[in-house]
Amino acid sequence: MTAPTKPSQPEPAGTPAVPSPAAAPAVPSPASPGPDLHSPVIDWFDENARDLPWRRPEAGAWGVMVSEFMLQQTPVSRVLPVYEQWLARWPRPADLAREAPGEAVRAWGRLGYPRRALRLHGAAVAITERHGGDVPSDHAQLLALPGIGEYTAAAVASFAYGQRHPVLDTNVRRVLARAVTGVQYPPNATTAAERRLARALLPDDEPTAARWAAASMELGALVCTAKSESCHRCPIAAQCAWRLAGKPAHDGPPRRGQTYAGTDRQVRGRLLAVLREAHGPVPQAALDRVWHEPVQRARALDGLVADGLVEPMAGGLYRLPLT
DNA sequence: CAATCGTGGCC
DNA sequence: TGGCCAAGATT
Repeated sequence: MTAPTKPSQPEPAGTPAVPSPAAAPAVPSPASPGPDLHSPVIDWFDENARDLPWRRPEAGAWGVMVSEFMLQQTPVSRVLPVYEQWLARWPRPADLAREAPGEAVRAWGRLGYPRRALRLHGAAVAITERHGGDVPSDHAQLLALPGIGEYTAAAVASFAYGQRHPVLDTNVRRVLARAVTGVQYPPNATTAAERRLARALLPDDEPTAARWAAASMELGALVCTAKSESCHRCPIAAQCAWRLAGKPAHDGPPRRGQTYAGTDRQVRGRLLAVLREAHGPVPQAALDRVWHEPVQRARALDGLVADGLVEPMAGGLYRLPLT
């Protein structure tokens, strides 16, 4: 296996650390609760990391950013082919920025949550206008882009620029919940306590912190998974609080599920699928065929228009947005 | 803070 | 078969 790439570009930093929020005294005193987790996890990562295209040096910050958008709630296996096509077609932010937003929605294909495509396009426009076409390395500037929240800003800054940020995604949250807190699952919504813990566990030096971020995430994705976790392959099984406690079942409030069948989301999905596959305006009648119930159908279409995913035209025609 | 927002694969 | 889950963001 190829060694997972190191953070590529040096990037003349000089970025003055944002005035640190006069933080609450995080966690006990030493920033190291219990035995060291970093070395085993990072060593494991060196041996077991997947060779994903966005981890290769040639991906650059734009590749990392595109992958992060696509990976928001969508599995790696489905992202791979779309990622490759996307980068081949729009190798730089400015290339995407020139396109109609509807082209981004079409190229997004069946990745789901198509608003992400619109936001990625919007981010490309903003990067072109405000940052000279280069993905910013500053966390606050990343956070200001459409579609980028706390997680994605930290991920891009860390993976693309090698910076030191807590990268708290669903994988890392689960790993920390188990290994450190001793429970099976993290809370439904990210809590301040989780952020404090992630911050406290961050290695001091930048390169190691960036490596830890990628490694702990990969551990959650490959070994410490939501369902059938593989403790026998886990590099920190011996120190895992949850395992040492006998792997008690989740108690707390039920983890909220996702319903889909019969929802507006399903209707929206069908409507957009028709528009994606059509290369030109689509008559209302064609859209009417995707769902029998007229009230819900109309509401779904209105929603898509309101979201900017669909553009109504004169004469009862609809198309993906040109502007 | 909770609801909303797609899609498909897996056990 | 169907609930659960997948590198979240936004309102």
